[in-house]
Amino acid sequence: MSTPPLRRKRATVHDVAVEAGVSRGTVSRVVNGERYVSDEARVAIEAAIVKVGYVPNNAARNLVMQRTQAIGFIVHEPHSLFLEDPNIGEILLGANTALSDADYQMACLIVDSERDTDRVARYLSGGFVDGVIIVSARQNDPITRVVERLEIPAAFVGHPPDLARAPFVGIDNRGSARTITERLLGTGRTRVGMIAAALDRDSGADRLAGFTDALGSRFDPTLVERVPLYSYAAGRAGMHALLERAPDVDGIFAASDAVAAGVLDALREAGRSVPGDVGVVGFDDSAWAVRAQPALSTVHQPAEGLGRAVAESVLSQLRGEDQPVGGILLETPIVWRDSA
Amino acid sequence: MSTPPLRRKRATVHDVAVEAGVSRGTVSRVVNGERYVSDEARVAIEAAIVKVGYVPNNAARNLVMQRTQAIGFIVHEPHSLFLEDPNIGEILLGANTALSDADYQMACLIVDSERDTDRVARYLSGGFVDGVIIVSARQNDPITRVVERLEIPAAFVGHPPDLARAPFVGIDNRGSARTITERLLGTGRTRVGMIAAALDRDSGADRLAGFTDALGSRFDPTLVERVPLYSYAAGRAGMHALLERAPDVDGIFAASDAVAAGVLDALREAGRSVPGDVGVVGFDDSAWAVRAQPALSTVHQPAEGLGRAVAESVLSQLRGEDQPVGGILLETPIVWRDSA
DNA sequence: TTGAAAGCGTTACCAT
DNA sequence: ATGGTAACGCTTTCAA
Repeated sequence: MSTPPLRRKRATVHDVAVEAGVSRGTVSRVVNGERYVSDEARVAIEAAIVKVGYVPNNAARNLVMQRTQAIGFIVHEPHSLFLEDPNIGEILLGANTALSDADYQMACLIVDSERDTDRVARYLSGGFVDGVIIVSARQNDPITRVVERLEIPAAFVGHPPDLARAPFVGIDNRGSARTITERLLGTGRTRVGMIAAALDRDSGADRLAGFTDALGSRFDPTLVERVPLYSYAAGRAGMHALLERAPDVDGIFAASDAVAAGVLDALREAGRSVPGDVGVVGFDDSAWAVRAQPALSTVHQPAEGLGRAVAESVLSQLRGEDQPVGGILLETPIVWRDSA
Repeated sequence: MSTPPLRRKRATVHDVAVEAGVSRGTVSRVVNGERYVSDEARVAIEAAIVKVGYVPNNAARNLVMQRTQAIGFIVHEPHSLFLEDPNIGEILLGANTALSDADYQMACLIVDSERDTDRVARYLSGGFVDGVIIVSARQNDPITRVVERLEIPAAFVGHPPDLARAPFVGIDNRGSARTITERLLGTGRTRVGMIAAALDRDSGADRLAGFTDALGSRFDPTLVERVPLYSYAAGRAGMHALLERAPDVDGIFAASDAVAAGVLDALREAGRSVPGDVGVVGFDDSAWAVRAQPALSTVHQPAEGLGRAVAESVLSQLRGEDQPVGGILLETPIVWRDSA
């Protein structure tokens, strides 16, 4: 009559092997679903596993397999914007879903300062992750360079400006911007401007390019106001500035829904009606869009899908599969509501 | 003349030991900052570490130390609400910051379905985390029970209804609700109602209780409308229903800012002015609050601080320190804006 | 103060 | 198909 231990130690491969009367090697083969195990052994082992309540020890497995089973999710944004930008949250969620389905852990790293950059660079160099997802890389981003030098499997959301052949998933910012601008033009507006944001990022620059494309010869540079961030505040300030310069605008393409929300408020403050006096369109189809007064006509950005897709890309690289050159572009339907 | 390897293997304690002319044990002692190492040895080892570029291997360390160096962050919410509720994002951010400062990884697990519950329960039982942070636990939550049974270090955001003495950090929902309701009453309103949400959660129930406290004998049950979620849509529908039943309300305490935003729109749709016809106050001081028209008077919830604090609580348990009984309550200043 | 050696729980190789 | 054995990189006794 032995005293049962208070808290049973976790069962190991060894325990399972003893219970099933086989060797540890065979147990390992069954656990990892390899071939060359007799049905007899497999059945016995499977029974033993449930009997002793075996759960593999990740640390041990990772140690011998020389991997970490973790993927870094790097966001290069100020903390506040991380929260304000609904896309990032959704991308994170999508990536997390795909990753945890594949039994990977997501290590979320937010780069906000110089110090963060160093920390993340060290983290990456330390081999704490098997791969990395990078959201909103900037031109000449130190993180991007570390990743490149390390030759660690990586995938970007949005095309990193520096790395020509890096795997990425994104949307056709330029094409979508062009399409929605044309749509806005189609409502009969003649003085259509843009609040362009984040021009140091590919998405920002591409949206402006698409806007220019749509306008063609009608393009008037004085009708575009440049603001630094995709934010409500920037949109509001930008619209006020534009109104000052060009009181006759009758249409606005805002670089994002958050910007558009700011535009709407600025317009209201200036006594302009929407869509009566001026039509406004946004970009993202985020929570801002439905919440706005009036609800925003905008470009739908499949944020969660983007997250899932980047994750899949990294996972696929980890499996050693070839990557599609030129990245993956997801669809961006236009959703037309009341603001234009 | 030996060929240099293309990609240098990662240096190990062994390499450092050889380089410094000491044993692996001593290297380990230096790396972990233990006593009983001669200055001579320490200096030599530190030099060797930078020379060979040594970075500790976490898997190996975790294996021998029987820990994972990961903390689970469990959110029991539908995916969509995870995004809509700005608090959760901030809490997550705060927790992530504290955790990564302590060299812990955060494993974010979202429980949305029955299936997720099982998956998370397995994950926890599998010993994949050293501790766990739980956000928005419900009454009779299976996850909570797993955590309890496993006796794994845990801390809650908000007081879990079932676990009397579980460490938690939160705010005084009842007191805050009472305070802001009194403030609203102080503006001279006589028919003050509430859109109460999420009554299956402590926060929801407590906010209603605080409201009731404030009203005292003036409390009129027909003026409270119950809605399931802290969401914009629920708030809007709830307000419409309440207006139907009690067209004479002149004040509303909405259970959250998102709810309040819905209330505001419902009021506008019903042709009521705010704060003219009816004064509205919310709860959270989230992005919704400033964005609303008019800007919301509300209770400030220190979301990021909550995240940091729960993380610290788990970390402290891991260090074996005593826990303050009764949990930690953070301050919730009232911010008074234009909606009342 | 230090070194030697014994694990931690796996997987992987090599015979059989 | 299976067992034995050697890593994987680290911490932690135990002697010295």
